[in-house]
Amino acid sequence: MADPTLSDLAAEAGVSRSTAGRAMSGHKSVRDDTRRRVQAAARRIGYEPNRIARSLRSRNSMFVGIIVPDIAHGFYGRTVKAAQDVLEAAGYQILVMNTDREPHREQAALKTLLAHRVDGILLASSGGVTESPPVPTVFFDNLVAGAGEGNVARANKQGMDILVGHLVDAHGCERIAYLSGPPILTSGIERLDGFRDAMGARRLPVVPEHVVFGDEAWSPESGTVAMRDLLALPERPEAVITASDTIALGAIQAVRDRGLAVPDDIALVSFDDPFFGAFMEPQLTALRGDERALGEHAASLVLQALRTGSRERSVEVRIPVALTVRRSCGCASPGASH
Amino acid sequence: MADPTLSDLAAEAGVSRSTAGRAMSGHKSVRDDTRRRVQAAARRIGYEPNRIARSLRSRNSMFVGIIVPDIAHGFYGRTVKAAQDVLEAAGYQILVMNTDREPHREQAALKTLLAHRVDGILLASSGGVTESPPVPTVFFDNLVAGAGEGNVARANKQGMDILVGHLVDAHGCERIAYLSGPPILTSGIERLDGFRDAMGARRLPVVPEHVVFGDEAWSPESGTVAMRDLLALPERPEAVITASDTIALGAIQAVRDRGLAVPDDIALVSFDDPFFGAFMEPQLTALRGDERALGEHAASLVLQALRTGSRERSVEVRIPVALTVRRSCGCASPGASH
DNA sequence: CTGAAAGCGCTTACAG
DNA sequence: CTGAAAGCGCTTACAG
Repeated sequence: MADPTLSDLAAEAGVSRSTAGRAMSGHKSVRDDTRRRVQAAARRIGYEPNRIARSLRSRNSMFVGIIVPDIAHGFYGRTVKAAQDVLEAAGYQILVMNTDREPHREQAALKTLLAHRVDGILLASSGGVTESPPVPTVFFDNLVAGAGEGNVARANKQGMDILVGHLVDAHGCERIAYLSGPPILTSGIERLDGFRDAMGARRLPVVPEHVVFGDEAWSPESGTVAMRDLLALPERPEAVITASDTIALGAIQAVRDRGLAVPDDIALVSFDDPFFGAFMEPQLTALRGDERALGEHAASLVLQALRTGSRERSVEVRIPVALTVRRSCGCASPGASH
Repeated sequence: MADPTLSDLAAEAGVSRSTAGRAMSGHKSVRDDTRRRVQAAARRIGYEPNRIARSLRSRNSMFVGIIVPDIAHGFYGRTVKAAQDVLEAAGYQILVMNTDREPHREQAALKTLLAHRVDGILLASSGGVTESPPVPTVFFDNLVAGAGEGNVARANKQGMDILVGHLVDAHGCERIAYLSGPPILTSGIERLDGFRDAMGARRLPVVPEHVVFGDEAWSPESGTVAMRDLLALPERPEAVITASDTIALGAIQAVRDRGLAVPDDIALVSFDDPFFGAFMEPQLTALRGDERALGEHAASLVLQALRTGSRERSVEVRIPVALTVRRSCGCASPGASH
């Protein structure tokens, strides 16, 4: 019971294999009634073109590889899904590889994808790949300056400015702390720089002890530890900005554990708005990142490189972020957008 | 600059293409020094076997397709990742398709996977596929009784018994409500049945108005609506069980919106323990599902079917669930396990 | 518009 | 243990 092949289809339709093949692949020079006859035959015998054979012969795998730290992580899950929607609509399938943030696994993933002859790559690097792979590549989230056909990330610096701005303008905060991710990859570096710039622009000092670093996974647990350190300081900050929603989760718990409350004793705003931001206590004031736009944009850039075939200089795209004001910053009620 | 092929490798190593191929694919009958010579040559010219050609010729795509409602959803993301780890270790790659719970998209996904000649399938059905596909298939999460080579799901009924049991035994509850998912697929049906059985076994009545149904996505919003309805009842329940963590999120908010508190005014326990369960307010008492075990088990079952080649009768595997006791049930402190 | 033929890059009996 | 040869199921110039 092997799958029917083009030969079977040709026999059933009473045409040559060439014509049968052309009819199935949407080639222009096939008479309309011939095409219909072939398609009817295909339906009759349940013919489905073998994508593997097609790939081998046409030298297009129609696969795009995607490398992320962790597909089970909300941000990457949503980004990948958005990219997948765009790529599938263009006839591509995706091959997703997880690296768990280990550079050597990132290199292994790249090798696997190349063995599968992917036509292009979307890469949220953890530092394992530092130069352009031999196929069109778009870096996203963590960027490799000038590499690949494109770089897509959220507007990290601008985002930090919005967060600092809200705390200062709406709440009159001056002593603002920052719970940072490790400043190793661009997302971590840009947010830290953005925090410093935003503070400096407002003539506010960045107290060294008020910048605390979490772990590589930006985990809730590291947020708890960091916030605990912060609260142990003699001079407690009025507000804290967390570099991610996960860090915020841990930080809020540390505040509660200390018998204090957000936002009454300390205000908190976060980069990244989790899907449950409106269901937390207190509801989280946070920056929406629009992962869908990010994934779609990254996918569009590879598609463009695939279509034009030109390996042009890398373009850099920034996805804007917007503040969702809720309760954790000290605002009275949810609703208003910055 | 096309990739080097087996011919290039053979020339570089000074052997025939047959021997070069055998040396690369780990065939036994190749002299050790020959193999080493070929491997050295491969490294020199950067030869990487073309998986597409290999698949076409050997008639094994080495792909396993995975169909889920939504890869960006925590449960499916973690399950898929666990399955992927097992499958990759066995030399397979995965092809993940999302259906967004639409039956026609599930059918389209299956068709796409078959066109790619996947060797096996892992399927968390939303009802689009009701019989065994033409390749080894393991159903998971939502089952299709007796179909495929395997069925893997959490112990839904047992889980409901644990939840009801805790509310009754530890907290003396009698009027217990249930915020259900739609009882369409096995996960929803089994949990509802499990709730009824658990109540009946304890001689507790199931008040019809105390069973409220959420939407197909088991969304937080539907949890809010359901809980609001519940709280509007003249006879308010002492405790509520939610069919999922997402429903719990919405339900807790509805309680707060009403000016009441969990667990003081109404206790709440949940099926599904989200990664932030310990960071919520109140901390959630919930059933851990061990998605890793689920995904690994499902993957192992397809691998087994792939290895033996026998399409035997379907086996059914249940992944045990365990209660994580925190605060939302009314217990004083986190820690103890049921 | 259609057909005969070559070939994508491998694997795998078949001989030796 | 190694090589020559066939062939997996398509696509795609090349003729007509």
